[in-house]
Amino acid sequence: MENPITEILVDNAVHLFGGEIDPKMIQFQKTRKEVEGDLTLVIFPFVKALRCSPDDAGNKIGSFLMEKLPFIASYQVISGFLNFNISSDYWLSQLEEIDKQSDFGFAPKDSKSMIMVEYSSPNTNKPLHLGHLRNNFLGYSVAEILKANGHKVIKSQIINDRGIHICKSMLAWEKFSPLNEKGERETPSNTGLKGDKLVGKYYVEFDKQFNAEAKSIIELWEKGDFSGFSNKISEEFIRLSEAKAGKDDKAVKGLDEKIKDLAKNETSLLKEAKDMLVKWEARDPQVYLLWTTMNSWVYEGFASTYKEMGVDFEKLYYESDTFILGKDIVIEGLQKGVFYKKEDGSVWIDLTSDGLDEKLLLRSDGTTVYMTQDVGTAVDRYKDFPDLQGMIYTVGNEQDYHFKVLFLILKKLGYEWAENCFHLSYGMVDLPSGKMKSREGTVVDADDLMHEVVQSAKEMSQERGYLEGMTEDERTNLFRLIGMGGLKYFLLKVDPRKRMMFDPAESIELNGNTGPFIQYAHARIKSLIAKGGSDLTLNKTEIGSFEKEIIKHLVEYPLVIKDAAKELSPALIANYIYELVKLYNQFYQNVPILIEEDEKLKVMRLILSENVAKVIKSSMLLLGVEVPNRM
RNA sequence: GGUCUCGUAGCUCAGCUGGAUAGAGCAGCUCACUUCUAAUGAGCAGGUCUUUGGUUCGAAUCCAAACGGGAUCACCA
Repeated sequence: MENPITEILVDNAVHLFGGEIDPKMIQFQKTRKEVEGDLTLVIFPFVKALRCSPDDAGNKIGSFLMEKLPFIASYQVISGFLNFNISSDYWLSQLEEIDKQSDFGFAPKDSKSMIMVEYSSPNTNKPLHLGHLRNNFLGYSVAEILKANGHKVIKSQIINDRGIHICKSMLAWEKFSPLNEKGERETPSNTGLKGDKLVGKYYVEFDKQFNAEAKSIIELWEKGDFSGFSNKISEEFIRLSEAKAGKDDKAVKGLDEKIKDLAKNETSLLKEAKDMLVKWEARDPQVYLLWTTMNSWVYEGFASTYKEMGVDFEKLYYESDTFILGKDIVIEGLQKGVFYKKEDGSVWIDLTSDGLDEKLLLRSDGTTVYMTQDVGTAVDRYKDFPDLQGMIYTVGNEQDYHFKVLFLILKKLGYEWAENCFHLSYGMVDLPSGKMKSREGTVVDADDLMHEVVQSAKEMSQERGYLEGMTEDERTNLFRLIGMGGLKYFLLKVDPRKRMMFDPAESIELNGNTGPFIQYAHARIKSLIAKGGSDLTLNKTEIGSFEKEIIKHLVEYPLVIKDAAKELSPALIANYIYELVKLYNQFYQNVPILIEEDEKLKVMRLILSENVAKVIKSSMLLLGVEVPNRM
C-alpha cells in the first residue's frame, strides 16, 4: 500500500508541491498505538515546499490521496503526521493473498546468485563449546535466510586439522595415556569417551605437564642452576628477575609471564611437539598414522555434536590440504612483487600504506601460518565454485583484524572477488560469572549444555504439557525440540554483532521472549485447526482491530526476510516472530474463534490463525528451530 | 599506548536510513482459567537513552570530545 501512495505523490508532485520531489522525502512509519490509523506519512519534509502549516499540508495531501486510492477509508492529521485508515476489504484481500502462498515471504528458489557461508570451523584439538553454538546456529540460520531470499547457498567450513596444537594432543596421548590390560592406550571405543572429548583431554593434559615442566625449570633457575641452558637464557632470566625489583604488582606479573614463556620454550615437551610437527610436514608414516587416527576420532565426535545441533555442511575444507595451495600463491605473489622477503627468508606484506601493519605470510623456515592457509582456502573455494558471488565468514569478532588483512591481501593479489568476501563478525558469549576461560574451567561444553536444556524441557513438559496419547518416541522428540528450540532462539534473538550474556537459567525459561513461548503459540493454533478444520474459504466479513493488527504484521514478513539477509541478522527474524506471537496471543485471549457463532467470522479467524501458524513455522525454520503441533 | 567496538529500566535486550509521549522480557506487586492448550492474557511500578558540546524545525539515533567496558596489535590460531 506504500507503493501506490509513493507513486501518486511522485507523479503528481508538480500539481501538489509545485515541483519535482525526491522520493526519499516520502517517509512512512507505523501509526502509533494511541492514534487511530494503519499507516502514517510524515508531513514535515513537504512543509517547506507547500509553504503552509504541517496540518494544512497534511490535509491537502490526505484529501488528494483519498480521492485517488480506494483503499484509504479515511485520514486524519495530527501534529505533522498524516494517518490513514485502510479499509477492512483491503486487509481481508491481503489475508487472502497470504493464504494462497504456501511459501509466503520467500523468493523463488535459486533465483539469485550463489553464496558460500562458512561457519563452525573448529580446531580439532578441543570439543565444541558455547561459543561454537552461537557460531553454528548463526551460520546455519544466515544460510537459511539467504536461501529464502533465492540465493543458492553452499554451507562450508574449514577444519583446522594441522599445526602445533594438534601435535600437542598427539604427543600427550602417546606419552601419558595409560595402557589397559590388553596393552592398548585409551581410545573412544575402549573408554566409551566421545572422540573429541578424548583428544581434548590429552590437549589439556599436555598443557598441564607443559606448565609443570616449565615451573620446575624456573625453580632450577631461581636456585642459580643453569646447567644445560645457554648463556643467553641465563642472562635473559637474570635480566628479567632483576627488573622486578621495585615494580608494581602488574609489572611484576608481566615479567613473570615473560620468564614463564622463556622456560616454556626450554621444555622438552615443546621440543618434542615441534619435532613431531616437522615429522608431520615430512609425512613421517608413524606420525601420519597417529594424526589420521586421532583426527578421525575427533571428526566422529564432531559429527554427533553437529547432528544434535541440527546443522550440516555441503563442502568441507581441510587446512592440511589448503595450506599447500596457500604457500604456492604466496610464492607466486612474491614473484609478482606483492610480497617481499626479509633477510632471514620470511615472507611479508607491507600494508602500512593502507593503515595496517606488516604481516607475515611464511616463516623463515618456510612453514605456513594461519593467514597463508586462509588465502589458499579462499582461492580453492572459488576454483571449486566458479559461480560464487560472495563468501561469508562466520567468525568471532576477535578476528576482525585478521579478516581485514586477509581481504586486502586477496585484493592485492588481484582476485576481484575479494570485494565480495564478508566477515560476519559476531560478539563473544559471556557467562554471568564473566568470560569463559578454559584455564579456569568455566568453558560451557556444547554437548553438556544441549543435554541439559533437553533434560530440563523434559521435566517442564511432564509437569504441564499435553502429552496424553503420545508415544515414547514422540515425547523424546518433543523434549529435544523444545530444549533445542529454546537454546537456539536464546542465542539468535540478540544482534549477532553484539557481545551477549548467556544465563543458563534464563535459557531454559519458557515465558516471555523465548523459543518455547513461540512453540506453544504454534501448538495452540494447531489444536484449533484440528478442531475447526482447514481448507476453509474466506468470505467477505468485517475484521476487528486484533485481526487487523495481525494481518498488518503478516504483510511485513517478506520485507523482514529481505532485511535479515541484508543485515545477515537472524535476530530480525526472531524479533519479528516474537511480535507476531504477542499479537496473536492477545487476539486469542480476547476474541472467540471456534465458539464464534457467525460462521463467516469464525472461518476468517481460523484462516488467520492458520496463516499465523504457517509464518511461525516458516520463520522459526529460518532460525533452525522446529515447532511442534502439540506440547 | 595505536586501531576497532560497545554503553538504553535493577538484570537481559529491542528501537539507530533523524520524526509524535523511548519499548519488550525477566525480577517485584495486583488481577483473570465452569469458556478454543493459563508454557497465556490484562494492569501497576520502574528511564538524566554514560557525560558534554555540535548539526537540525526535530537527536537514543548523525558528528566531535571525555569517561567507562571489551577486542586486537605474535615467525599463535
